[in-house]
Amino acid sequence: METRYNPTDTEEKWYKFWEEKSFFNAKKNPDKKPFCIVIPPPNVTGILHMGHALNNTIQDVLIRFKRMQGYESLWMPGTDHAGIATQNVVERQLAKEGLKKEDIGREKFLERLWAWKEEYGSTIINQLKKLGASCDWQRLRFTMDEGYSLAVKQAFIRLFNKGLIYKGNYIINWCPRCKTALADEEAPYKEIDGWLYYIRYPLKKNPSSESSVPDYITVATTRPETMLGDTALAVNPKDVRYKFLKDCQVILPIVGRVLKVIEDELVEPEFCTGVVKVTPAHDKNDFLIAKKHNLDFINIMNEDATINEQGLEFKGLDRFRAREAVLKRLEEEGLLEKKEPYKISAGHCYRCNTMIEPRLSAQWFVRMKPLAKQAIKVVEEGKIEFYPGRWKKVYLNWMENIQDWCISRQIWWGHRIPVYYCRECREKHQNSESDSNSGIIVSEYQPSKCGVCGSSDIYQEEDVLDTWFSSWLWPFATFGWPFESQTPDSEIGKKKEEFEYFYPTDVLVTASEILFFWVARMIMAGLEFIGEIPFKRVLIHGTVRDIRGKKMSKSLGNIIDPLEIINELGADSLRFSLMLQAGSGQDVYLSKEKFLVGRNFANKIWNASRYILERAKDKEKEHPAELNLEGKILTLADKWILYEYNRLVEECTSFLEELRIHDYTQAVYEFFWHKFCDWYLEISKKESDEIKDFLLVFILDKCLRLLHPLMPFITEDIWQRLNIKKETPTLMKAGWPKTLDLTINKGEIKNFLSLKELIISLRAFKKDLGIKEKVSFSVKPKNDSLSKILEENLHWVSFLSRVEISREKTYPKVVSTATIDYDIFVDKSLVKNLELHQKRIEAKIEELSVFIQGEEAKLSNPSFLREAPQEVVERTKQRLKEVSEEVERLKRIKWS
RNA sequence: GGGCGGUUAGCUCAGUUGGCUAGAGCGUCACGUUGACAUCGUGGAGGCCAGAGGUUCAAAUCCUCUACCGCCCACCA
Repeated sequence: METRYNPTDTEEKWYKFWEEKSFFNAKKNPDKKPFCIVIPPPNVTGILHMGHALNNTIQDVLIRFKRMQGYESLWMPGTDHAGIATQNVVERQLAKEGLKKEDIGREKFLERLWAWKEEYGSTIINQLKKLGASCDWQRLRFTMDEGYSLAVKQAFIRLFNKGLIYKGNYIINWCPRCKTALADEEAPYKEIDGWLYYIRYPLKKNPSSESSVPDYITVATTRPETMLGDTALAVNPKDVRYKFLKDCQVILPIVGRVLKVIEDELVEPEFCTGVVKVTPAHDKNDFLIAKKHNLDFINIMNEDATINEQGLEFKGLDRFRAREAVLKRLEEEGLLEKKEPYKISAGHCYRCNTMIEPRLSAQWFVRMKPLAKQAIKVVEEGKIEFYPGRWKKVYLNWMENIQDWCISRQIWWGHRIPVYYCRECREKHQNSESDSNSGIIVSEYQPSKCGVCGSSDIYQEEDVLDTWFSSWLWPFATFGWPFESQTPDSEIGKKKEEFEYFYPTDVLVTASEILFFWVARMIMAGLEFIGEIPFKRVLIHGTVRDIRGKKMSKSLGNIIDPLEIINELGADSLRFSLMLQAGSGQDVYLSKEKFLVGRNFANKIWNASRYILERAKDKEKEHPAELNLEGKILTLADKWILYEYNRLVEECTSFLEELRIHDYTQAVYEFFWHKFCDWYLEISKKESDEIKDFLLVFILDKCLRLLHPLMPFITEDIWQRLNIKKETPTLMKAGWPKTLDLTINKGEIKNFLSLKELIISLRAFKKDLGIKEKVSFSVKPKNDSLSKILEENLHWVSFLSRVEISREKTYPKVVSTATIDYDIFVDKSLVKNLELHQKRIEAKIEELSVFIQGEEAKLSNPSFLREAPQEVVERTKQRLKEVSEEVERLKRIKWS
């Protein structure tokens, strides 16, 4: 074995081994309990970034832990078609050829997309393999593969048939140059300089009204041209200033239309004049108000943002030209009161930077309230738990205010909405309600004839579904849902059995950003389509940030590439460093240096193992896997490490059960390095009894098991070298350690700890005194029993403290120091510097005196004695006694 | 504007039902090659637990307020 651990070859070798032997694969197994995680499917366009590394390491840790614990552990992998992102990639490709998607048409464009997916779609999957992800790759799914598409259609059809899907009008982001709808993410907000115009709307007094009203009311707007489509004015219901509006008619300037006056809480009385013009077809907020108050929607623009016939004399003008013309006309009529400079934030097309025009258009929606009802209930009742628990509140708060979900998208890459229209029926019902279902056929396949009129003039809906409409089915569609249409003994029938075995899944691991987009919707989908929650627990981890707290993103140029870390330091180092740094739900602040801790630890494991393996080399005998201590004599150190080991196993297991991965990581790190290596391994160099060889191998074996979920590669590599009886060909499937049945009394552990304390004191003392040579110190135990303990363990105590220890000789003029159970003496002539030690002792006395004062005050307080539990009072007294004794002892220290 | 968090050592964070002298890693300083490891070992320094009130025998921990920082959602006529 080399003196340094080299991950590169090791990692590749073992991953290949695992994959070839199908160790990642899981199937229905009646002898085992299932454990299942579905991966948050990464985008096919994605390349592995640090967020993926964090997210997937957590999942792999849990999956590997449960697998070792004997569960049938399934990690379901897959990728997401990521509608807009993927379409953009291919559109950009086309643009290089000077083409637009419209030039080649929908069919050819989709061919290009599939070709792209075939070539690049598995990039991220290969990167996940480098990370060590133990997914069942045979089950790899894609949100647009054949079976999955069927699931999406079925989901749509079922919701439609239940009346939970409807078509209605909605305001979308529209780029008048590209003539396409844009998602919010594609229309980033930019602040631009603009004006706030104050326009006077004339008032006409109702004949019946007695009170006097002004001639006009002033309204502020940044987009005066939209006034052509105004259908109302709105004021706050609490705003007493405008109560008179009830008694008059508001006349829309230029157009002459009479406007409704409505009251709505959304209107901010303090802002501008406190009166808002409502243009339902050209502003998102106005649209919402209009729906609430049943206002008319007047669309005044064409696709290219020129004014249409609703705009009277302005017809044909571009929106900005129209703005000037409208302002000019208002000014002429004396209706433009003033204008003020104003910063406007408005969406801009991510491609051509054209200002977005909010546009009214027909979209498909899911009614969410009925779905949310049960999804709220299961979380309230604790059937689904969030980790950390505070996310429960966030979830419930959102769910209780849920809005209908717009599921249609005007792009080509995605699941085309399974809706067909009969042209004849549509034409017949053209004038009926816009969201009526006449002429709409919802079907998995294109029908040949209209069921109502028999016409065969049928065409499919152009829009595709929002990507999340496929993702929300992920926990069951990946298993082959829907199963109903299949016979039970078919391939699909087996899939159903598997599904019933693994569903509901156990843990969902995700970042908080997609709690609403994805997690909440999966809960609703699970309950709606399966009648059962999709997962029992939701583990929400933090965001990956750079060292200064900025979100890691390509555009900021502050990313740390996980693949680079893997290449330089190994996947184990990456995984371990992330888990050590990511406190539960805490954001992770990373710099490249922070990954060194993992590399160093891997090297530590490597070298400790090297020592143990070399030590055991000449012993031919294979070690048994389990510990049999019958007839064996254990030293104090043996008992201590076994006792600590037991605690470790207990901690690791319960931390992992509670999804406290960071705590588990820390516990195993602390034990391995600072207990096993720093103490037991060192002691073992001086305690060469036969059982020691076995115990070293035994504990190493168990530590490798405990570490395996974190660092699968190095642990497998070393484990394969161990000369022990192995129950499986791979550490991946070796048993998770259980606590040992030990009878170790607390007194012995205490004796060990006091020797440990003695060693630390000797080291510090020696250093304080400026002694570098190996000299003789005299140690005087406080009682005979301690004397015996020291005698028995003298060789390693002396070795570890780097001093000779004599017990017979006490120097006449001596120095002594701070351990409770032992006094230490040294020949004064050896001392080079006493001052440092003196100072330290004095500081210690001072510190303890303050503490003593506090404890004495407590004990002289009658209410403390009366109210505090007896146990606490006793402990306080005991502590006071011990500390007082220590102070006395420190004070007795003589320097000459 | 609504909701949710955070503030503990120079930095990043533990501190789970209030009760042993508030811990760890990194960094820093000093010493050091002792039978695996300098990607190491050993020892040290470093904290009015953001501030102010309150509850309690007892508060880093519970409550209220203040200040600062952050996240999510909505909105900016």
